[in-house]
Formats: sequence, structure tokens, C-alpha cells
Amino acid sequence: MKNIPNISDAEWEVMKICWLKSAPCTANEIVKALEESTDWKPNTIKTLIGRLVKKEALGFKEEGRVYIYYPLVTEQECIQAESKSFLTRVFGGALKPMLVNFLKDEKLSQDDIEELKRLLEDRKE
Amino acid sequence: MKNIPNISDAEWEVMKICWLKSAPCTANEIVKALEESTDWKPNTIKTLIGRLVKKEALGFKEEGRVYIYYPLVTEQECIQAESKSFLTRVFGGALKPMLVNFLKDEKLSQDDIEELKRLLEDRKE
DNA sequence: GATAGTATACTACAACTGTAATCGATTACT
DNA sequence: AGTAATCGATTACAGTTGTAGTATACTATC
Repeated sequence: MKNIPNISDAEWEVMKICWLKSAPCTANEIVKALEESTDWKPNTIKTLIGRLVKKEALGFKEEGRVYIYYPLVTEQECIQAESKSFLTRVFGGALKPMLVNFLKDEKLSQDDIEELKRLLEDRKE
Repeated sequence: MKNIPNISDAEWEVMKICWLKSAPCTANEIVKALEESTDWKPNTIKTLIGRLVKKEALGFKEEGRVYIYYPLVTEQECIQAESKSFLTRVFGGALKPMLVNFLKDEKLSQDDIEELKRLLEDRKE
């Protein structure tokens, strides 16, 4: 399998934009989107895009005068990779203790709990 | 509440040793322990310890000629902090999607599933 | 007391990150 | 044609991290 590059916190925000929009987007579209959720300067965002290209997390095509960018890695792949690294670091790779920890979280609603339970039900053969 | 310092991957390994041993331990004890699980040079480990002291994740007392180190933050606190940052970055802070993601993991045994289900049961009022 | 062994402290250095400013090329407007 | 606006490329710069080497101070030994 393809190996997923490390994506930093700030870079992750850029990727999220690109994943959200199904179509490839220009640097400016990314900048616009991020100016709503962050207070990063356009140059900062350009830098992040550049780094993601270098890491091969984003690809681009020249379209006339501008570049249009598109993800080279899927959100699922990245989530899996990040999750694994988190799990390894914090829980020594042990899935269950991690889940136990989170299932205790206050913020789960009764509905959430129901849904999660159903999910577990389905896993039983 | 006290604010938890950022602890890097490598530093986390050092903290795990300190949390494991309930008693405060010397640099050498930490080095010994880590030489079994990693191939870091003693100096590397000393550096990590030093950084953790500077971040106030570890404290120390001089005990004759050597220092003995002890955690200033609990494992629980750090796990919570890391978990939160992971959740925010990767899942935009949404707990349920994260759990859904992990509950689908292949590596859960039937027993695990049972236990997790019981945990959820207990949460229902 | 000179020397060899330790312990901690200081220094090193490149890669990655967050955060941007500036440069150079091109285009659009006047 | 000259000038301003725009886009991507290059450069900047400090803080963190991984990974250690070197220096310094103290102690134990010969």
C-alpha cells in the first residue's frame, strides 16, 4: 500500500478543505475557505499548500494561469494512518483500552450510545 | 486545571516508563528500561529527560550524587489531552464518528465487543 | 594527588512546523 | 507601453523534535 505522508495540524486543515470539495480547487478557493475558519494570512496558506504538494499529499494541474489542486491521498487513508499513530503512541497500540477510555466520555448522548451499541451488535456473528 | 505540556512521541516513551514504575527513578533506571524497548543511545534519553523536566512534565530531586525523577503530570491527564487533540484534528472534535471508525476495526475480538457493549449498557439510564 | 569513571549540563544539527514577507513572472488595465 | 494586481516560488526565522557528541564537575580508586 501507498505510504501516507505525515500531515501536520495546520496542513490537515488544508486537506480537509480539499477533501470536502469533491472537485479540484485553486489556491484561492482554499484560501477563501480557510479565511473563514482561521485567521491565517494567504501566504501562510500558500506555504501549507506548497508543503503538501512536496509531500505528495496534494497534486496539481496548471489550468491556464493558475494551479488547481486535488488530494493524492484519501481522507480515509489519512484518518487510518493518524489513528494508528495515535493509538500506538498513547495506548501502546491497544485498541480496547482506547475505546474504553472514550466510551466513558461525558459528551456521548443517549442516542449516540444507542447507535454505537447497534454497531457492536452488528459485529457479533 | 493545570495545563498539560505537549509531549512528543519519543518523550512519551520516557513518560511511560516513569508512570509504570510507581516510585521515582534515576536517569539510569530510565535508560536501562528504554534500552530494552528502543535502540536509543543513553545521551538521547538524557536529552529527552531534560526536555521533559523543562516542560515540567517531570520533576526531580537531587539524591546525593544523582537525580531522581518523578512525573508531574498523570498518565490520565496526558491521555486526555492527547486524545482531545487527536479528536479535534482528525475528527473535527466529533466523538461519535471517531468511535464509529474504531469500532469497525478488525482487531476487536468477540470478547472485546462484549465488554464494550456492557460498558455502553451501563451508561444507559 | 592524579586518573578514570559517572552524572548532569551544554552544544549540535538537520528536518519539520507555524507563520509569514518578498521576489519574479505574467496578466490586466489605463 | 507603463503600471498595478495576481499567482506561484523562494526565502525567513524561531520553536520543536529526533538523535546524539562534548564539556564540566564530582567521586572513587590507585
